Amino acid sequence: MDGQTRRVDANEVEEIRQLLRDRAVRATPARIAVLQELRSATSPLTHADLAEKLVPLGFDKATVFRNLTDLTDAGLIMRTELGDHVWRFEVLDPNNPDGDKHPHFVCVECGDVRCLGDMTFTASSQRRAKGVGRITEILIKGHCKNCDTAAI
Amino acid sequence: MDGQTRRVDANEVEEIRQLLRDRAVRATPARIAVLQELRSATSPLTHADLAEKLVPLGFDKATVFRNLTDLTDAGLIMRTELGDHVWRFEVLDPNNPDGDKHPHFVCVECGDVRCLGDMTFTASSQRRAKGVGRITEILIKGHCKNCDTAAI
DNA sequence: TCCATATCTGCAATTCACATGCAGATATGG
DNA sequence: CCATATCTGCATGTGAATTGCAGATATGGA
Repeated sequence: MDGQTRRVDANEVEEIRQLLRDRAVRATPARIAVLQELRSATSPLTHADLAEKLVPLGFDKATVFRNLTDLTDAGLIMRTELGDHVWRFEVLDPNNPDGDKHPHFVCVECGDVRCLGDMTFTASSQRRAKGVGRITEILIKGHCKNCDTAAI
Repeated sequence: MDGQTRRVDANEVEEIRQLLRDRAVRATPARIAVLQELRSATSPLTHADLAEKLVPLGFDKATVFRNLTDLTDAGLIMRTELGDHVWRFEVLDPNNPDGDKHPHFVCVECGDVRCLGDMTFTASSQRRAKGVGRITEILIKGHCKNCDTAAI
């Protein structure tokens, strides 16, 4: 099918448009472009990464930035900090609303994020944590196997 | 003993001076002051925290900052990024270099940071984590007691 | 004990990621 | 197709982190 690629793209735009509507966020070209870029990325992108691609297309840096914030607030993408003072963004699984309390492992080198659904603190640690506050996110940073061996 | 406090302080300065010498870092008043502040702190301090205390004593912001970097390079203190784009520093146990990876609790509302030295994952979880990569930091985000009750 | 000098400090200015004010443009519900 | 709430582009602002440079100082050796 020679129409395959075109049809998939059209579907994707419509799908994104629907995602945005569902979250009560207007489906503007800039937002669709941002989401498309993030979807096609294999690792989290910085604002600079996105700006580099989108500014030449006529989108403004500030708009890209505001959209990243908006989309984060809307729960469509997530924002992580790897330790170099630059936010990185990646798409969130729309079926898995951010209610995922499981820990995430973030590789500070490649930015890869992995869900650690089965990790738990000891009972006493959990009690200790309750005394401190209401936990919403557990983030484990480190160097993933890939990057660590690659560094040798 | 009324001399107790004074003697302890004098000892501390000498101890710090020795630590610095051991690492081939000059023992300047600014560095000693920085280390003293970090030692007496119960949670990681930002550069701003330290500047607030040390600038009135005559030390320059830039100097404090450079010293924090120098001391980090020398392995005397560690620098962490807790997700709000601000470096935080805390003393490292000189006997246990890069050893204690205690979790940090960060309040996403007020930014308050607390060290959770006694929290640990279950044994199986730790094994699981080892399979993913080399962990360097454990971050627990949430709403601290203060903010949570204040929000009601 | 004092000196030479490698290193540090203070000050000012700069970089960089991120944020915002505002006037004009546009997506959306009716 | 229109009214308007929302978004965008442009310019400018903010605050943390960094740097250049001239003068000060800690340190090892005479």
